[in-house]
Amino acid sequence: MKRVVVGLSGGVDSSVAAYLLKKQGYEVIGLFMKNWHDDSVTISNECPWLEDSNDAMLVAEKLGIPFQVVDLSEEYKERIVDYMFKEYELGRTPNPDVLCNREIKFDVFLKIALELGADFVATGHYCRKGVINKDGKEIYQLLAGKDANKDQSYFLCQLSQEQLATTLFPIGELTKPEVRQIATDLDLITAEKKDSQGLCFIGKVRLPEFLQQKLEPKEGVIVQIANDSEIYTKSQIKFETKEEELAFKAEKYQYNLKDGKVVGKHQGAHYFTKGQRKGLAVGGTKEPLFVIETDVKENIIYTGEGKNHKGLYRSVLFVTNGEIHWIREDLALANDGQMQVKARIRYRQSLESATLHKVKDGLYVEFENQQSAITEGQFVAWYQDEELLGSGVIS
RNA sequence: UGGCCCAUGGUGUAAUGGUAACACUCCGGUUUUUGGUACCGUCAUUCAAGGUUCGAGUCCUUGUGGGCCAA
Repeated sequence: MKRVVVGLSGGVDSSVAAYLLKKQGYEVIGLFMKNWHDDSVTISNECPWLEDSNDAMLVAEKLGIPFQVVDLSEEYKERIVDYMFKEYELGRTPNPDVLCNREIKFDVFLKIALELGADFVATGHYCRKGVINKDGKEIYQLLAGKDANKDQSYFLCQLSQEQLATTLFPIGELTKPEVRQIATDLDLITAEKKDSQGLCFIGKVRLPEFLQQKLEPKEGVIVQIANDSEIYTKSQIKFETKEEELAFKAEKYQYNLKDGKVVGKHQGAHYFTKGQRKGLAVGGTKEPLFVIETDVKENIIYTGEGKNHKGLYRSVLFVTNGEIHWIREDLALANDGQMQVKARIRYRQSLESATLHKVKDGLYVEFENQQSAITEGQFVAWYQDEELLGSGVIS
């Protein structure tokens, strides 16, 4: 009998995942990860992890599976929280939950599971694993969850073949309502529990307050750039090569204090991210102001009026060689290689047609349509049909 | 110092003498396993003092604050 360690979060998805594995004949062990216990930074309910671990235990009891709690908060702090501070300090916008999957759930946690003699780990993610045979070798695929509305493949875009090899996604073929129905039929305590939100394990936080643990407030100015600024009308030169064109289109707009007018003050450019509207506290405009660039060196936030402001849009982004990740290593592009894909630059965004262009120093992702608020530090993930082929950090 | 103009929520503006409104901001909520976005909702306004009028943001007087022209 194959042994599976399932990460029970205290939510409905992992509860049902555990049940399905048991029904399929696996020997199932439930393991709850405690990764954060500083409640002072979360909004609302005081002690979420205690309630969650209790629910997880009750579910394990009901299903008749062994249950344990592991404390990975040290690793979580080192690999996720510190990374967050570092990225924000650099003026980039990290995605901690993508890292959490790569570094905690499918690394630290997975290794613990294997030490417990497990053949697989399983989670309650809405995605699926496929296996294909190529040249006599098994290759694993990361496929979107069948519930298009809940598909969480994006958050797993940094997983490797090795990690996928020992992973199961039991609820990937189900929709959320189906999962809830199963939980209800089984009378599981988590059946009606609200979906988790905010930072995985930490929960909803007020970001500026959270970041103030490490990043000091520093007053600076907010500058508004006109939509008809000459910055956007730079004559499009004739490009000698495709790569020149891509480099030109991928380049960020360079703003200067004198390119716009000062419209307000802020308490630290590193608390803001591109595309952000709330928190600027500048009123009196016809349309809302959006952040189009943050300069943490000069501590200036550049904004544009309206969601169609030119400063928000670009069609090409770049990923450096060190930050290109192929789940399908066998499909990795060689230099000068190209590939038609569908891509997204944030969770739950609809997939957009794009072309990958591999060059010497990295990878260009050229979108057919302009994208709003392409943000450094976030992940771009590329797909073909339902399969997530690879991903990278936007630079 | 003479002459002219302006003053409405936190901000920008609207309101033939007849219930003070719209947008943005803030705050709250919904959606969302990141940040962000999107959606919904609440709070909040006539510079001050007099006067005319059944009734004044609107008309008159004075004051205060700001802008412009003249010198």
